[in-house]
Amino acid sequence: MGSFIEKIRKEQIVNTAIMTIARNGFINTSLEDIARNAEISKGIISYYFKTKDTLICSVINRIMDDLQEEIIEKAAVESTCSGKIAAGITANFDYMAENRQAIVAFVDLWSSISTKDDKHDYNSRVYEKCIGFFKRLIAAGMEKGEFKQVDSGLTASIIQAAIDGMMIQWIFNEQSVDLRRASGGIIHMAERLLR
Amino acid sequence: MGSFIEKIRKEQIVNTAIMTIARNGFINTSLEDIARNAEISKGIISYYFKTKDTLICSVINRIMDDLQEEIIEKAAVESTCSGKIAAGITANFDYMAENRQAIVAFVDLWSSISTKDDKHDYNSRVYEKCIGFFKRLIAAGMEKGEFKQVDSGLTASIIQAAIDGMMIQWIFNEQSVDLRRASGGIIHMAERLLR
DNA sequence: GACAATATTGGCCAGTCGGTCAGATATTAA
DNA sequence: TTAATATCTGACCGACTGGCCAATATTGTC
Repeated sequence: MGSFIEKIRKEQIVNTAIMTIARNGFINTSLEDIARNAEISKGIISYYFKTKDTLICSVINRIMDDLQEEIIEKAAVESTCSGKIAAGITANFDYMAENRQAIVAFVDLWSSISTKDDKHDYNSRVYEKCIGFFKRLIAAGMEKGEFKQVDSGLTASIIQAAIDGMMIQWIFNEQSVDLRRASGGIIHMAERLLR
Repeated sequence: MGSFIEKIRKEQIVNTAIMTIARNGFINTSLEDIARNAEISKGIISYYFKTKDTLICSVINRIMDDLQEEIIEKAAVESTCSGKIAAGITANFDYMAENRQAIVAFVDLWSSISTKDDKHDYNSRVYEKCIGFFKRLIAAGMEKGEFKQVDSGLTASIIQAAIDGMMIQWIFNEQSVDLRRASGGIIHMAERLLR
């Protein structure tokens, strides 16, 4: 358990799943499709992922973790709360720009989960992690006097909502959204809400 | 063609489809499920909707049209651009509160469309209608001197993004979002961006 | 009441998919 | 070397689905 081969095989399968789902949509993606694209046999997927749901969860976790990591990393080099928030917003859009396939797959899977009770709270927990990032920074900024007094939960929720909503617009029509300007616009919005 | 029975049958099928998809998710919803819930035979669905895709498009259009109608209606009674924008935002959240099933189904179907090329521009056109509503009001408000000079497209895009993002948070965790406060928060955000 | 048009039923079929499994092959341990 | 374990394959199966259609029922028209 936890062998080297296991690790790279799982990664290979998850990566191919992302690519395939991004290209054809979750509904049109069978385990056989993923196996074919990964140039492995279908059975090996079941060997490493008990069910298709398990694989899908791994895909979602993988994307969320990657994004989260990048956000935290880029926020760390900033000193002010305002700077950290801006860096967090920027990190979201940078990740989008560099991983369109992953985002397309993510949005596709996202909604297919929204009705499954067992995954419901799993996902809301994930969400809380994203919003929590902004909420803590807002609270810290208020304490330091960097920000004016606001409802930190609501404000964080709105910032995250704007990011997600913009992501969806960009998924549906890549040309209609200039990621750099969108990122700047939301950073500006956050500033206006907090100062 | 266009008979009375056709109209109510189609409506009945679409309504039942919304209910069923909201309950079980699109992936787990077969034509037979919808027929059973509507207490009609499976064949009659194919009779009125040539393919499953046709039905799904009707569902999406139905929800979009309902929402759009309510937005325009509520904005019409306001006189200022600021008032119209606030009314438009409120209308979104009112509709959500009163039609949770429709929104759940909508989000579920939304992504299942995002990868189909033929439906891609259809959906971006729909999106443009939503954002266009805000964009025109912002432009009008700037002309009247009600608002300061901003990028109307970007600002409209951000407002719509915040609404959609909040909708998703609410879909995933109904308890985590207070729709009334969220609505107020986004109206306030719009004011801050425009004044 | 006869007759066409419309509306409705439910069974059928071909195709697809997720998951299983017996067995082949490769790797490791003893 | 050999035994044991891990990895991998591809065929197979039961379940399900969308679309089709022949048959039946209902409605409207003269």
